[in-house]
Amino acid sequence: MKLFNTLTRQKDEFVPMQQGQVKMYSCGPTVYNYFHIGNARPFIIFDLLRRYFEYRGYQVQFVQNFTDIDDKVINRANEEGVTFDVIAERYIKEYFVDADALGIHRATVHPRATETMDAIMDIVKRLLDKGHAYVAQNGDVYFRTKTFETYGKLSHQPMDELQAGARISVGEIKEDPMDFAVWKAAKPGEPFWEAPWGKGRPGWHIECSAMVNQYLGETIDIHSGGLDLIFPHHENEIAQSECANGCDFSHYWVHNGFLTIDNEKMSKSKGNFFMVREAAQAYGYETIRMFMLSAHYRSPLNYSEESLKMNKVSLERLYEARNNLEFRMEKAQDEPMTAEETEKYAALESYKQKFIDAMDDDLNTADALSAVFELVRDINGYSAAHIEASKAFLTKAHTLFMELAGVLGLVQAHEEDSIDAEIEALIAARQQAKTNKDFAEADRIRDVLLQEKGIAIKDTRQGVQWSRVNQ
RNA sequence: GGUACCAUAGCCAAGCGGUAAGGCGUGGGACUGCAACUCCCUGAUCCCCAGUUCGAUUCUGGGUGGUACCUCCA
Repeated sequence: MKLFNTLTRQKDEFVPMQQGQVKMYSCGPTVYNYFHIGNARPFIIFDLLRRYFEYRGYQVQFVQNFTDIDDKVINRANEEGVTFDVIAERYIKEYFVDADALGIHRATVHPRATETMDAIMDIVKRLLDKGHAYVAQNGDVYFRTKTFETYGKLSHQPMDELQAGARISVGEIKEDPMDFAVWKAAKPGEPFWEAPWGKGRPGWHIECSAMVNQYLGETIDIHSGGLDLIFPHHENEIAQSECANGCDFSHYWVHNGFLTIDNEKMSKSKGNFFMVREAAQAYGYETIRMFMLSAHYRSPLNYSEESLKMNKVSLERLYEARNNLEFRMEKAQDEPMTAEETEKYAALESYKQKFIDAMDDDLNTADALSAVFELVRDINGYSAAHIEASKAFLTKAHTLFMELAGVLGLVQAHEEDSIDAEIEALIAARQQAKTNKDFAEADRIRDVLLQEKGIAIKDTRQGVQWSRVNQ
């Protein structure tokens, strides 16, 4: 499998440290609000990467953190007049509401900064001991950037250029403008932890370094996150971890591209900033997932109503394929596959290879999706032309389709597969009306079922097929 | 100013040396009592100009037009 590695700026063949195992870490949310539609992209993409590794037989240790102590969390808490942990607790819970609905599997571990304080202090201490960090007059602890020669290797920016662009704040207490905080001295009224060098709380970058250490070790295979985190966040993580541990931090760095809204950068001032659950209300969670997979993860992706509508319809085509297959399986004769079916099935499996080839090529989901659609078209065409298709064949086709859709986390919703007696009676009454050639009555009942019961009726050669219309 | 990325049909979007996947939409047709679903047919001088090459959407250079990052924003 090939992955685009920000460190080398090219697609590198993925070689894990230990055969068959992947250690990956992904930057998770700061929990001060529901997560927005832009946050959803990395969560979905890196969940997909993790799933795909698992599909290919890797054992994956996947860690995604919660930043639960931070300026934004504190501000939010102050606004509401509660302690910061109330805010964090609430939005961690809400994160899972959205993430679960998006089909994002739980990480192996979801550590929180406040629960990793020992590891954080340990790494700060080691940086201080080695002279890679220093305590400033006000009690802040800063990383001495000059002591890390390869600083800038991830963002590929030379140090002096970075300095030229750096904003130097008034009343500078740092030795060098490029130095960054690994520990922030306690301010009045803010939560703090007791450390040997003084009271305070961890800087943002240090928590990720510490969590990687604690849960995955000194070196990991893959570190992922949004494009914007490359500098300074990931650059700083590298500096801290490599200085503290004296070895490589992560072999591969994977970054997703940004999401724009109607071709504009998402921002609060433009008012184009909204939560994933708001979008889900309009189009469904799985449509959002489909949308995220419709383009390559490193490309910029534009969110628009039109785009979401298109993806919703595309997804429905996939659901239709599954429903039709299941209906046919139920009606089919329980016979073994014919020679023709065996041959056909072998042909269908070529789409699986296309799917894998696409995913192996730096997670080309658009291409993988096209393989799924081609599979669907082929299955539909064959089963339409072969009313006598065997249950065995239909079942294998169904399994293949669900396998590929499952890797992408799509077509995962299950409708209730039973209908109440009233609906059953209406369907029967419509059939009777049709037999009597009373089409007006038959259409009336079909309309009642659709409008009032949310049941769509299809007349097929195998009988009446119904499905629930999603609201 | 520094560092990158992108420009493919009405829309979304793969491909990246041998004249273009897939989805949505449009217009035909088949199936249906009608419909729905499904199937078949329907669509591209690949931003412009040079260059390299037997051959370029695909490589190089130059335009033009977008976008992102450069201290806490995924």
